[in-house]
Amino acid sequence: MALQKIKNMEEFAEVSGISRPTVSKYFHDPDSVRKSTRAKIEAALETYDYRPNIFAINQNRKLTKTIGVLVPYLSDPFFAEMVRLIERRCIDAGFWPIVFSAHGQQSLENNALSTLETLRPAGALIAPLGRSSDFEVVQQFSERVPTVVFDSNMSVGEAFVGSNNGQSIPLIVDYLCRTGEPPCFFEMEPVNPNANKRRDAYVGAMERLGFDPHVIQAQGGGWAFEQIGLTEGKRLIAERSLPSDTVLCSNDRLAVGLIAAAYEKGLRVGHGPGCALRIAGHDDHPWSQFTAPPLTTVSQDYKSITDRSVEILFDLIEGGQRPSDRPEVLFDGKLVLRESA
Amino acid sequence: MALQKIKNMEEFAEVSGISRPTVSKYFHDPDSVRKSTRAKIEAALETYDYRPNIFAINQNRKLTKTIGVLVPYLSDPFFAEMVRLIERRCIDAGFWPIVFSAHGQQSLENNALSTLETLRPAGALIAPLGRSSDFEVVQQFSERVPTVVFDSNMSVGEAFVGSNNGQSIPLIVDYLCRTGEPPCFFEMEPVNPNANKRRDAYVGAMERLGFDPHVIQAQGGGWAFEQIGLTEGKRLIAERSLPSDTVLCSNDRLAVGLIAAAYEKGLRVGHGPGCALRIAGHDDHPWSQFTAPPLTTVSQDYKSITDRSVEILFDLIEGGQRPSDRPEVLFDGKLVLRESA
DNA sequence: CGAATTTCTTTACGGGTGTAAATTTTCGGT
DNA sequence: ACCGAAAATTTACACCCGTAAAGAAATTCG
Repeated sequence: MALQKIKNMEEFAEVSGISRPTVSKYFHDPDSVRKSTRAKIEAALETYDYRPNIFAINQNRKLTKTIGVLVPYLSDPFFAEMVRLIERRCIDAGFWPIVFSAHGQQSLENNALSTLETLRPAGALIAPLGRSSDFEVVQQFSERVPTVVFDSNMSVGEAFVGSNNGQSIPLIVDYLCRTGEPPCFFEMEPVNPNANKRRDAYVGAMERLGFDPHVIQAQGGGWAFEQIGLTEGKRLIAERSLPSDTVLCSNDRLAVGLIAAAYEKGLRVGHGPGCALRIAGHDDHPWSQFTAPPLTTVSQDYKSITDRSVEILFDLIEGGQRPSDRPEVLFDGKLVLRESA
Repeated sequence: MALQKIKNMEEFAEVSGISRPTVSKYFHDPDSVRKSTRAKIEAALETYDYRPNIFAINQNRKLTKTIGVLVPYLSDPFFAEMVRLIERRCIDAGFWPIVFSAHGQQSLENNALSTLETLRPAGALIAPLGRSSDFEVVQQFSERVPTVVFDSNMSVGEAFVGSNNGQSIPLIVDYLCRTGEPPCFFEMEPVNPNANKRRDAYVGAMERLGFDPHVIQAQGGGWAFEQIGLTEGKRLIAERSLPSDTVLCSNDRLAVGLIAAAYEKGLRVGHGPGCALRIAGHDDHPWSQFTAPPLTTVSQDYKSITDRSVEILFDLIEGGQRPSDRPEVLFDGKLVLRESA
């Protein structure tokens, strides 16, 4: 195939019979050159397989084709799935997504932002850690890089895209109240604004329906949500201190742990006869349909959230200017009824 | 903090009172300059926060500090966890890991390798798709970039690090035979060499113990293992075509699906009285301890596999030469006894 | 204290590409 | 065939850092 090794654009320009600046223009945008020129270049490409050196490219461009993506915890399938969707969209648009995970730690989040900035990305899509974020660092980053925040709403960046907890939580509270005992709310120490919003939405929804809200906060921090749900769940069940036989968990991963706890303690989970505990979650995690029993939950609109985030970012990048207001786009959740509640 | 914006190393050298080449040397290796010089530079770093431009750095170095990491499916928590451990080790060693996922598709794997190569990485750690990999492409990549293969053993790269399926499978087969009815083996269409090795190890182990092996192959490909386990599990249970009340699954994700299927069909899973089905897995996936009942499985030694892979790669990079043989390092699994079998 | 050694400074070039300006070629339409 | 517009070419400089060579300064050691 490769008759000759092509070292750089100079050499490639020579074998393709086109001048280097024009070749450069072609790689920047194939449609920006004449059809006949494009054909020549692409013919040469077939024969000589050459790709511009990424480092040299990005050294001069004020606007690279890099998009930074930062999530708090990539091992969480929710974020893994979000990242998967984001990556796909970026690649299709000719951008080069580069993914960082904070692994739940502030220091790593700071590190990632710092590294990311040296890459001079065209823009960034970040889901901050939230409460454990170093606000100053995130804010300064977002001032220097066009940034869209998703999932966890810190007041930084040019826009926020996420779930409408004010809609989704009442949706499931309403369902649970209609079909059985009003739920208590099982949460962890809140790691991000979503957690607080969900709790507040729960309290509000219960009050509107004329019920007493009961919030149970599990001890223990970190991102091992299932473990917390399991440990605290076992304790609560053993102590018989659950104020209701219906538990709405702040998120699905917590619910997964609670279901495991219920199993261990011999409590049958579900809404049928003979069931002792109804458990519901929030997010529709990828594995929520495989719990035993399958988890009733509210879905987050993964596709819309990622699509819209990317879209807004691309508008920012292409528009070149930052909007004066900071739009917050919230997508509604949908009730996902399964066996657990 | 930043009294003045530092654009490049030139400016930073000026404010730190050290010449640019020495500063460059410092960033390459802080120990290569005199203590007093290092102190001056680090004092300036505290005040002016500057980081060398990654693109410019890598443009000239024959050996970049980039390590490419490629996994077949990042949304799989097994790989997410592996990546987490690898990233950590690379960063600690002063390297810059950059993660790619093939998302289960050959085209994306090829793409990732191609992009990766333009980054001129010092080395790569890859877990290939396996059967759906484009062998030619992977091989050619590994000839140009020092590559360590992990998890899925394709005959490419300088070394392989993975699990000793020949030890782990007999371990659990032995346990299952000792404590109840000998297991049948539940697998999917094999996506990589591990799947085949595990099946063969199962057959061998059963024969050594004097039992008839029974392999059940689920229909359906792709990486939605749980879904396959659920769908096929329901079918098998409904048709009463499981040849044994003990099922050893080729991996935990399949087992998760099968547990869900058993639940839906009203079969109690576990090894106690009143249980109709024993289910075991392989890998000790991060969420296997949270199934209901918790999954009995064989652990893969995540930490050792990633540590050793990284170690071998660093030796390769530092040694500069490639070993004549191609070492294959296999780590033993450990039995993880829980409730499901 | 002086010599040998280490380390730093100065100077200069190179890497592969972006990009601007001036000029020439090509193309489409009359 | 001609003319204006569009596109390509030539030339030149920029980006930021690695790195080499030669000389100057600082450190170490006898």
